[in-house]
Amino acid sequence: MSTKRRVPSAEVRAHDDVLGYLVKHVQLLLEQRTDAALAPFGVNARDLGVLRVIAAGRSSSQQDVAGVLGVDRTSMVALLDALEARGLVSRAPSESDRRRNVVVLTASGRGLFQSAEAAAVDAESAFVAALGSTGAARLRRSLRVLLEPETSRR
Amino acid sequence: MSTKRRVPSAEVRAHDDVLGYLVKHVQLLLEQRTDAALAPFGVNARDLGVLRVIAAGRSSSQQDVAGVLGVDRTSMVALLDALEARGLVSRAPSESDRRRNVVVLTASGRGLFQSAEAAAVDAESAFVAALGSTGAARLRRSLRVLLEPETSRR
DNA sequence: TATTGTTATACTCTATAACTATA
DNA sequence: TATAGTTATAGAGTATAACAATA
Repeated sequence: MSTKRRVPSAEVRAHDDVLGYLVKHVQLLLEQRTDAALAPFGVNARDLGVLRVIAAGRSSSQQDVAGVLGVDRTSMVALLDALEARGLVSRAPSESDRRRNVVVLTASGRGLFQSAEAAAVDAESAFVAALGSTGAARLRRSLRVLLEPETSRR
Repeated sequence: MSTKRRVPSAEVRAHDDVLGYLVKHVQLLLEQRTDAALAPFGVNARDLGVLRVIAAGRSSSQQDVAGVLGVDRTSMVALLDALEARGLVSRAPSESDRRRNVVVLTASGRGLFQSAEAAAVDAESAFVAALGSTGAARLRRSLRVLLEPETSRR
């Protein structure tokens, strides 16, 4: 690094050596596959994410759900409006703090979630099949490690 | 997979077990880090991607560049407008086909690209440092594998 | 005063259609 | 006719500011 060198065009990184390119395009492709698998259920990957958080935690407020998914609380309003209009979730003011809306799955929402989640899991498995089961597990672990500093620093 | 099982709420996948969640948030975090590293140069990750493709290939048309990056040709117009206004790239009609614009880096563009690319490489390295060098290489390889079916099918 | 949900607004990114000039 | 670049437009997704109800 002490000598200045010319960098001829032959030494420019190929676009598919750039981590940002790889991650972005994998993300787009996976979302596309997942949305296709979810289309029969009338939801997309974002909707399923919301349903999953509500299904996992009990008595979550809208802000709790938004926080877990990393979406703005103002965006959560429209997401829930759509899911509530379809009868998949219901909102009710919390008894302990009436500013908060407790969001829960309806019976219909629970049923749709289980079916759609199964389809999403299958789509993910198909997507990572070429890596083998150990390779897929390693990928998941690596990605979690990359997010860890972020989550532990907050 | 042959037996139907109940999935009570305790067994709902945690959001950070969902590959789509992991990939999306890693993508957002990496882009944020890269953009921060590139800010002193007045470009973002997208701009650098465009400059990189132009720097790597010789005599690329706007559509060639757009195709490599997977962006629409109509989006490429505005991207190049901004880079050209700053004197980093230049457009000229191809001599063999005057419908096409051959896009090249100016001397100023080449200089900025080399500095900004070095900063981007450093940001990437810092981002994946926790994986170790073999882990980072394995991640890159896995991501490339996931994109392969897509690129070979086209 | 501060917080939750809400609305309005704006800004970015992306996708589609139509125009022009060239082929 | 078909293609490259361009423009206009509309649709998502996201972010900020301000408001009402509640704490």
